[in-house]
Amino acid sequence: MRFQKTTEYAIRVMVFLADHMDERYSANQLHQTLQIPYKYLGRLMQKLSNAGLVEVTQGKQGGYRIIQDLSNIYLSEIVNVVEGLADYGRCVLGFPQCSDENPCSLHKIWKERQESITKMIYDTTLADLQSNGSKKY
Amino acid sequence: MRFQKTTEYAIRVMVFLADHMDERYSANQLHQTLQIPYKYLGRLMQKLSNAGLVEVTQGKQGGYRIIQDLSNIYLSEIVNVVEGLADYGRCVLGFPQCSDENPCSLHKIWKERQESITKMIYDTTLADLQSNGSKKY
DNA sequence: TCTATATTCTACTCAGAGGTAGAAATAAGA
DNA sequence: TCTTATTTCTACCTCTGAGTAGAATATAGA
Repeated sequence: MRFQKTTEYAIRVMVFLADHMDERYSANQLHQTLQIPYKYLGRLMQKLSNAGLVEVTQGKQGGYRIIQDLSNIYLSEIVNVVEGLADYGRCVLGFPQCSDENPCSLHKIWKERQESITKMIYDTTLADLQSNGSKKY
Repeated sequence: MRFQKTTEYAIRVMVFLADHMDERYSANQLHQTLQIPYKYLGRLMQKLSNAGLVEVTQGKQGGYRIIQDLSNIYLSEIVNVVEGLADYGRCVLGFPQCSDENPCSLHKIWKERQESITKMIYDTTLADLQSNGSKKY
């Protein structure tokens, strides 16, 4: 029960770029700084740019940066780009129908926890993550 | 961020058998009752029996049942058989070292949630799940 | 002993995650 | 225009999760 590794990479990259708002970073620079496999990172950056989360410059001085307002970029958007958000709205045991009125065995102990996790990813912005002062990317 | 599908199967089977303590069920019966792929279920039952979570009878009237005290079988043991428990003690972004003193970007918003999930699987027994009266397996 | 039914074991397939490699396209600067 | 560095695109690989198929082994009951 974890984010996909690629999602971890994506979050780390976005937080790093959020902390360096005025700078453009090439995939190679990001690779070296964050220890993310270069070619794989390139593909990930394409996904993030296709989704509008980063601005990309092609060519000789190319690279990626964030231009959006950090408080408008939510964790859920990053998670969605990589793995989708289906896991956050589904029954923990996979039943198509599961509710307070028709619960699966784990519903009672899982419901609040799921809501808490879901709230975390939908409510947290890059601005929030920036403000915690972490320098670990 | 979900249990593996096989873990879902395992939990469902164990809860079903917990609710039918006096009966032995063959893999075929479980397959038909719970809509879990037959051959795959057989392999899962082997794992559960190798781990001591179910008692197995071979041969003509063979099958599986739980003989342990339900309040001694924890959700974590079931999760451990299938996917291991590594996810529950690690940094959400995968850093080898992540703590209150040296946190990753998500540490602050993830720590309590992780503890809550971890507590859920380590503290919940089949007896607890039985008592919620669910009949959805 | 034989038959039938069950578990156990082994091997295979496909899809997706994570990753590598190479070619093509883009753009700055000389 | 050419060179260089970058992004973009395409194809390949390995491993694991999920699942199927078949054979071997174990056991009850006739």
